[in-house]
Amino acid sequence: MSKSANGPTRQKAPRKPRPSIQPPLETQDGGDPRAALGEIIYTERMRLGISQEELAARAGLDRTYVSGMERGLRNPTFLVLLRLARELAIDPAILVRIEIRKAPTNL
Amino acid sequence: MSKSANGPTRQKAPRKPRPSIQPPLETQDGGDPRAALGEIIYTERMRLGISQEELAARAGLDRTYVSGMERGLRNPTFLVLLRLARELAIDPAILVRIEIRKAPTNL
DNA sequence: TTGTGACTAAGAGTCCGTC
DNA sequence: CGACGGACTCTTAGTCACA
Repeated sequence: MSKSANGPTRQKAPRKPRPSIQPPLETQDGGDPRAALGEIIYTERMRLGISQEELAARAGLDRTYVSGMERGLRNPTFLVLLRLARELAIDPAILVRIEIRKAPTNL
Repeated sequence: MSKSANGPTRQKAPRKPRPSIQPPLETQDGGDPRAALGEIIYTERMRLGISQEELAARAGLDRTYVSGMERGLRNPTFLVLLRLARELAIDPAILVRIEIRKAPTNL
């Protein structure tokens, strides 16, 4: 049945998979920066009085993706942030106007 | 394989492999926004007088990753942008202070 | 000290459908 | 209209060896 019985053979290069996870970031009030971003997007979208679907269409994104961002479940890329800001008619800076701090451990 | 076959060998149209068809974005001068970001990172890093390696270490990133961003080859995520801004001791807004416009199609 | 190609795991982003 | 989930493809995160 099992075959692994002989030779040392292949031990697939132990190329470091993903050992280190970067220190997490949080907002000043201990929240998730993604959630803060979501609130900003929601607020700005409401200001334009358009639906998620409409914003998604304008920005060339998927409707469910915009939904996910507003709920703080997504971590969009630089290019997507720019695209969003553009369609929301705001300066990209507004989307990242988030006060953050280091570790979540203790302080 | 069940699947009534007779017709053209049309392979069951399995999925719609949408290869990301997002409309491209460019800076006002027709450049790549990622390159603009890279310049900003470079400038700010120089201001601190530190090496890519040093910045990478502080931000918990890999040296070659920082290198890639400065050369405009990477499209970092929101969280990476935040982490970078924090270590560069600048407001995240500075990293996205980029004037952009739509597509390169025709104008 | 930095550039670059190659690589794997994870997640970004899309599309379907349901509530 | 929007939340949410599944399944999917392509890109990014993150690392290394070597130029």
